[in-house]
Amino acid sequence: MRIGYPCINRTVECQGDKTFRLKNYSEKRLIETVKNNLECLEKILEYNRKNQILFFRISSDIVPFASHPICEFDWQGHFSEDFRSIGRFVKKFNMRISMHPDQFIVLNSKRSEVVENSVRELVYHAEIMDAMELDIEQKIQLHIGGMYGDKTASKARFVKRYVELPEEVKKWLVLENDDRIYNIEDCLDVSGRTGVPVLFDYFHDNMNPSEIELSETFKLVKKTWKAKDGLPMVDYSSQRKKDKSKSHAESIDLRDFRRFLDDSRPHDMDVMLEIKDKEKSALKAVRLARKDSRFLING
DNA sequence: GGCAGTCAAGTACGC
DNA sequence: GCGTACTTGACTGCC
Repeated sequence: MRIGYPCINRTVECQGDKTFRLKNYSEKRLIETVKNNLECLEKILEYNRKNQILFFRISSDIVPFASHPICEFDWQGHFSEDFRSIGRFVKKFNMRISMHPDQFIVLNSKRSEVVENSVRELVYHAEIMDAMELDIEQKIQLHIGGMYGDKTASKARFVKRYVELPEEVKKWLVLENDDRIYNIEDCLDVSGRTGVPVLFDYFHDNMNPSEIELSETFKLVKKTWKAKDGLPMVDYSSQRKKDKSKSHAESIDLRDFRRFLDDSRPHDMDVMLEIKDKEKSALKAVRLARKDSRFLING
């Protein structure tokens, strides 16, 4: 079991992913931004290694506009050594990487230009993984997409589009249950028809539950991951507070996390903490998970 | 210096 | 059909 957090670290003295708008696009700016992002990523991974945080989600903005027509720059060539070096670091310390393209990626959209953009964006994500020369235990997670008033047809459309994807993209993909439309049962269904591994989101499953019992869910999900895919990845976040007061200090609820550890036993998995204070919660979770026999120590 | 509006990309939903 | 909510933070521009 590895513990991880997504994209941002506020402890490390480095600010990646600065806002970069299309209006301000220039090759010079792109190079500066990517250089900065990669330096930050290195620092974050170093911080993580020191703190036994062996799982990390890389921001999709690491190369801004990479899938946009405006970008004609050969970033893969220009930064090849930097990406390779990060990949070596990840391998050396037995770390794991994921990526999560955002809401604009809708493979089952009814609009062809949305599908085309989505595929381009997925290709870009695969290129990042390739640039780091990592194996397919690293994963790119996506949702099934929209419902369009007909879940069955929309799921079928996803299956069709997924099957048509190039193998170089497909091999990285995993499917995640969402909080409103497609629950874990839907994902397992699509997985059965495509072979795509299923990433279980514990919090989404609370909001958008299936008929399947939790212990059974862990079992079924695990079966969708083949040896080459590595351990199942799971997204975890604590129940959001119901009160309306805008308390920003959202941190991990260790009692709830302990329950999660208990609920998921004996299955081994890598856990991504989707929690506002990122690395701070990850540190707390690591402290707790260390006592669990599943927890992986690096080196 | 502070604050509100805005940012590449989508879908759901109410009117 | 159109506008807004969803959701995040930080930049941008206006005062």
